[in-house]
Amino acid sequence: MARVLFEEKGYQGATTAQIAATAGVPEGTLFEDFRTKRDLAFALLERDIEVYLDFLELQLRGIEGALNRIRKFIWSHLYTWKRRRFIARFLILEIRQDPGFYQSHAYDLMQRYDQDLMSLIQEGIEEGSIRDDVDIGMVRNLIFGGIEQTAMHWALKEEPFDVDASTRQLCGMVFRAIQI
Amino acid sequence: MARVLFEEKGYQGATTAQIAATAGVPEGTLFEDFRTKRDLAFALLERDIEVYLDFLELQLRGIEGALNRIRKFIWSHLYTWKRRRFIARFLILEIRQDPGFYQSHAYDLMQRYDQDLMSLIQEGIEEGSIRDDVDIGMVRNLIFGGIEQTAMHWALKEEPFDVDASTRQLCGMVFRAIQI
Amino acid sequence: MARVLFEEKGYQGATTAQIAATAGVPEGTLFEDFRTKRDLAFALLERDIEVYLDFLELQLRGIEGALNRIRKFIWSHLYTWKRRRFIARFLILEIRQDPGFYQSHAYDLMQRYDQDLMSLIQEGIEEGSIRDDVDIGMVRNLIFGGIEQTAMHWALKEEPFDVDASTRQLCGMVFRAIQI
Amino acid sequence: MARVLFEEKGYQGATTAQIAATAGVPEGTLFEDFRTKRDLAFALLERDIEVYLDFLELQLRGIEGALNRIRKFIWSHLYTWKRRRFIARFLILEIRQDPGFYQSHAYDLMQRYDQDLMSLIQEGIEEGSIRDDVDIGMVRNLIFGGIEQTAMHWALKEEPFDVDASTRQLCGMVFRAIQI
DNA sequence: TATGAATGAGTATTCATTCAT
DNA sequence: AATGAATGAATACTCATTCAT
Repeated sequence: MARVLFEEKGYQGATTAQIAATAGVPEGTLFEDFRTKRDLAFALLERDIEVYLDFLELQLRGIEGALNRIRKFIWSHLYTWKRRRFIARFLILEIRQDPGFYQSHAYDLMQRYDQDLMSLIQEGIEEGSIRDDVDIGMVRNLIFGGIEQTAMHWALKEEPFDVDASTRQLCGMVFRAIQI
Repeated sequence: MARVLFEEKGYQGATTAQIAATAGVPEGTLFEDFRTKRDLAFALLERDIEVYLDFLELQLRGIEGALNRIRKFIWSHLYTWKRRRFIARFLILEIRQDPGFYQSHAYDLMQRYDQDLMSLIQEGIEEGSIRDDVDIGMVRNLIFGGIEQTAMHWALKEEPFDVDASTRQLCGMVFRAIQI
Repeated sequence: MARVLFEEKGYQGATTAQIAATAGVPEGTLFEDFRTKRDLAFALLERDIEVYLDFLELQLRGIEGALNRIRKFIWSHLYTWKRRRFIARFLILEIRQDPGFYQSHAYDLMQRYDQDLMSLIQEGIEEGSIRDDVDIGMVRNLIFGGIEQTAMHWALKEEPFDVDASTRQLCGMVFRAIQI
Repeated sequence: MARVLFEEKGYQGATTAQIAATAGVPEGTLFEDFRTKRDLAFALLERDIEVYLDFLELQLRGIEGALNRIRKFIWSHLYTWKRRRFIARFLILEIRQDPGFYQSHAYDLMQRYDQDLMSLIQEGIEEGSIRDDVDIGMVRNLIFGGIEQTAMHWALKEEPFDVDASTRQLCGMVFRAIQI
């Protein structure tokens, strides 16, 4: 899969020749499906995020209480990251330099994902389970930051990683930080 | 400075010709001082981190109490990031793909920086200001993650950013999370 | 029509995909009718020249006197060029580099066209209206050269062009050059 | 020389790899001297035309009388064409499609060359050796057309060509066409 | 020692042609 | 017979690195 290549070698590092070879298609075919390498990367990102957002929506269904939903949100991200390093933040960091990124659908989806978390936090404030003196953006930073640092440490170390335990530890602290 | 180029255009995007021109040295000289472009980037990173670590050490001097020192630690990172996007995490993300990175001095320094924070947390536990049931690694994840998400949001938006206010908000939450 | 594409974009510039799309036929069909793109271009050229030679033959019918016939010859070329840049000399210039061209039917037709003009000149000499000390090949060069320069200037400028006036001016000079 | 390659294979047909190989320089060097293939072609054209214009100026010196000067003009063109197919009109026909051509120095030089001939014709009218009822533009068409057809026929045939005889025949007719 | 011109392997992308359906 | 998706060789251009001066 091209995704794997992009994640291993980065956007610039993965050549179209390699991507085609890895995918088992001739090089010309790549450019029938996607007009440019950039389009390919964007499309990949979009599909991954879309698949993930669907997955997340399903996971959150039927869960009551903002904190419980936030816990599931964190778990879903770590779980999906473990299974395949979706939402390749590394790729995004390289792609971000491309001026077209901010007009792309992928960017919209990522914004929506951010927004989803912030809405959960807002819910918590309204239902009285989250302190009303927190800065919502900063809470989001704390949660996403914690998730990504955890994922990155997983990625760097060869050790096996435990999604459930990490979720528990992360939520333990985050909830103390924001709970009434 | 080469650093600026790397930060603006990324590792791949900055050409050795540009770097030499910007630095005002002939292109050949670059390869006398550094064997490869990669070595140059590593050396740059190392120097930046070293300078920062010295700065940090000075900032922490004379501050008593683990929490107060952690607060200063966070402030120093955000302050330095604001002034120049040092420890260019973006650069690191690109360079990390290089197998040589994990043997480099730059990596050692970054590990030491991680270790410094973890030692502060350990101190807090020992002096009784931080709960002894937290996972030190996860606390570090939360703090670094929160810092970097904040810095990244600064970088993406054009808005001015307030180091002091961000430090206050971040510490407010993190301390609630880990304090006795 | 493929002809238009070749004339606008040149032989190399017009892609088979565009040609097929413009002609409203699927790309595969192109290569059933013509073995290669080159064959297609040759066939196009041939048909255009054939159509033009028929047109010319009709125009010359019933005209008496070599000079009158030469005048009509010149007029027909300019008239057809104006209506559609047939006998696309630009295309020919590109195609001529192809070693196969000189064995093609298109080349034969062009030779015949040259020959037709030279025969008219010969007629004129025999009927006594054209000096017998002119070099027939050079007269042909003068006439074709004059025609093509005129046509090329038309093509380059945006100005409207007047076939009748150009014919009159060109013939005025050419006839003075060759008349008894 | 790249010129030869362009003339033999056309602008599109000559690849940068071939050009470099023919010139005996590595491919990268080509793009140090010229930013693009197009620039290379333009530069080639410019130099050829400039050299020719210098040559022409020298040839025309000391010749009195517009007709004598026009004769030398024609002779110079044919002579130079024979020696090396300078002012490669074939190349120009391909390059002309490039929108940048009309802003190029090469185009200016070609315009100047056209203008030079038209000035000679104007001189002839003023000194009374050329009829004042001719259209100057059309005379230029006749002369350039005659020259180029002659040169093209030379190029196509393998036969040796005689510059002096061709000049004499061409001038014979052209002068009858325009003389008082 | 210091330089910057020279190098050539490497890159994304195109397009005439084929061939399975 | 008719199609259009699949192919891969070919192309202009870049840039880290070298090396003659």
